[in-house]
Amino acid sequence: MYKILVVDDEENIREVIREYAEFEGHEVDEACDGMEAVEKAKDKDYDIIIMDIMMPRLDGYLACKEIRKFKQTPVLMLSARGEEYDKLFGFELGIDDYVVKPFSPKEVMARVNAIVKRNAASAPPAPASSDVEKFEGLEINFVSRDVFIDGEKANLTPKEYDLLFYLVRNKNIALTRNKLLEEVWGYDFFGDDRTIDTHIKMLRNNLGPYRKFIVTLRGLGYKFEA
Amino acid sequence: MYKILVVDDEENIREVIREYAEFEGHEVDEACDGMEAVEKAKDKDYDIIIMDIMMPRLDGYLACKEIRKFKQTPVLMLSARGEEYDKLFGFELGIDDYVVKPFSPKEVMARVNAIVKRNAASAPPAPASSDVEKFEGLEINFVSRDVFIDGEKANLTPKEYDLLFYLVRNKNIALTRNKLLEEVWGYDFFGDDRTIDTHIKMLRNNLGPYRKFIVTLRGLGYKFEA
DNA sequence: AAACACAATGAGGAAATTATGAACATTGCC
DNA sequence: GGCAATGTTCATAATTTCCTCATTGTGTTT
Repeated sequence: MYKILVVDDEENIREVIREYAEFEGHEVDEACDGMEAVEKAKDKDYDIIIMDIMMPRLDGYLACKEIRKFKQTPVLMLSARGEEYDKLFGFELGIDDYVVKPFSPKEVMARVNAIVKRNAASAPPAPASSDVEKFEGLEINFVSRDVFIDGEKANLTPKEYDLLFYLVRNKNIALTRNKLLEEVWGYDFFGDDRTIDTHIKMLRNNLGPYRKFIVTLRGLGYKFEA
Repeated sequence: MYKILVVDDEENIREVIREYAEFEGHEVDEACDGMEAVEKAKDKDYDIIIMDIMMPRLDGYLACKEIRKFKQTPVLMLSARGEEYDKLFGFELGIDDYVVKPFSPKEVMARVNAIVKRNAASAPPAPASSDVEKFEGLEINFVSRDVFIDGEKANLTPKEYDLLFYLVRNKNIALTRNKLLEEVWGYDFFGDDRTIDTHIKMLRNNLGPYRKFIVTLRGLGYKFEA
């Protein structure tokens, strides 16, 4: 049984998560915004905090930062897909994972379990995902949103960057086109599958010799293999 | 065989789905609206509920929400194109999937199969199916979709992967050709039996020394024996 | 050992999938 | 509004994979 704090301004979201979590035997507290979340986190030791980003008064980023000042409680972020996708990782917020809306409660709880278990295992919490990744001469800076090919700055369009970002974040994992569409384009994109191919093509062109990292999985999708 | 509840106010829709489902050997109950659906769902444990959104008395959203209060039965939603599309996603009611009308019964049943199977797999709390399996020098990674033969990466075609994955997931179980066709090729495949042999052949070739794990069961089918 | 039933194999055409280029649409900016 | 950059769709080419079928091989039964 975990003690969980759910923070979101929309009641139905809290409701859905609460139901699922309680169904699994956990104890759930709720908060409507960042302020309230900080208060509650101060009072009580939660095993995990599930928090929306966009909230009135104090948003998820800042609330997380605030909480970090006195506790290392793991945080799972809920985010509407969009601009700030990668900001989630860039900084020292110590976010453990994130789920893009619309999520299924099932998925959220699966991640909660994973995080809490992982966290319990390694006493010294060390989330802090790196700000840059390097694969041979391919360097990706998640903070500045830059990509360097053998030291030369590559000129990626936003979509190309998003796609690369997602592929790299999930390197060595087979990703279906659907998954990519859902995660990179968003659940509200009802366009053509081939769109991905086109962006993959352009991305590959831009990666020069390191196009080799993006492998086609026939009948499935793509994978960043490093 | 699944127990399926079909909920729609149009009789021909129910009819079409029923026919297809029964053809596949499933058991089908019907309901005309949300109210009735909730009743029936309360009385009986269905493997899945296929439900229209727009219905008199109680619509699909609310019916789903209602049912969720006492059961976790997976729900597949039928929606007319353009019909409050985003509501499906905006917040999560625990809908497992959706199909846009006009749909083909084939598609519906394909999804039904996917959902029920997925659901059955995750229902037992800890089947703990690992991400990789290793048999001597044969290593299979289900996440990256890689197969290694003594450290060398094997180059399997999609069907070969699928076949191997299914065999391994059901290792030490005798699998008839029919079962294999149904599970790996899909219920809508009406091709030749020998097709399997051919793919087994190629798979064996690709597995090198570990072809030994795939044993022929004369008069029956095949088995992955480890 | 012969006859039989079934499995293994090889090859070619069919089918499915991906890559690519170019047209078209959208967005953001001046 | 017009322009430039980006994103999307679409048609076509290129490639890979799949399936069928005929033939050969192997184990079983009588």
